[in-house]
Amino acid sequence: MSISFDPTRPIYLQIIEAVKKRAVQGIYKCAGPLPSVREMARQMGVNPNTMSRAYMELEREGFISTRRGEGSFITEDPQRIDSERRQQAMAARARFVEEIRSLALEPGRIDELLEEIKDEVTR
Amino acid sequence: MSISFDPTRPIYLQIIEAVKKRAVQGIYKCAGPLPSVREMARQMGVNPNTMSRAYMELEREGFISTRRGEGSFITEDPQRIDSERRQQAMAARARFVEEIRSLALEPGRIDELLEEIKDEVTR
DNA sequence: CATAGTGTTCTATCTACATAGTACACTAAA
DNA sequence: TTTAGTGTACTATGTAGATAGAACACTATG
Repeated sequence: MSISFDPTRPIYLQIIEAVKKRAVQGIYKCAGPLPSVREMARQMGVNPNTMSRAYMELEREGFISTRRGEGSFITEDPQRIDSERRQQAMAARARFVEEIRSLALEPGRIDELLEEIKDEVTR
Repeated sequence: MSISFDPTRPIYLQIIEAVKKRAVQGIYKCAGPLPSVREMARQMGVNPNTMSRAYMELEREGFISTRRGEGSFITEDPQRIDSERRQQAMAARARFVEEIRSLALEPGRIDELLEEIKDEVTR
């Protein structure tokens, strides 16, 4: 459950991404509760203030809703989750295409790479 | 020529990546000169101190060599460049595979995505 | 030699990020 | 009502990144 953070990027941004990813994967259910700020901070090994910042930003984006004294909950809109999944898939594709183009690989090498991906991803 | 930096990551790290990318693409030739610290800083719109930090790190990694009073030069070892290319390709593949897996897409959607990539990247 | 253009070093300042600690406001449940 | 568990707010501290500005050391060139 613990996370290894990229030290070159703000932790609170990486927390936001992790929460969205878990919602997309179904680890956190639509409209379901999230761990409390303090509990999630303990789990991820960060300061509660940092976790609070991440939750506040997630709420600002409408991805979660928090009710004082009750806790935080994933959005009740299932389309919001699915939209996030599609968005992430498109972003991943765009990033990858840009990276490959910038490497000026030979066409044969590109085909190899795509085959390797197909094997790995469907395994 | 100007670069748009990701505000969530240190500029000097993004400069390092940009220089390596340009060397891989052949924009900067093996053993060839780089723009001076001040000139490159002007081109990229950053402070010369920030550019100097990027150049110092690139030298520490052995990717460039700098000679006081003369300038900075890409490594003379062509294998160093090619190694960088292969390394970046492998890293891009690994990142993409991990991203796709984490999205829990349906197999059909994965095939679509790979087809789209094949089309885009060979276009 | 003088000059211009290199890389390098240093101090100072500003901002964002992360942490520690404390306190407060609200809700649910005993 | 009391208690425990929520989210929220605040001050303080430390660190890293980026900038500004100045100065220094070296090299090539005229």
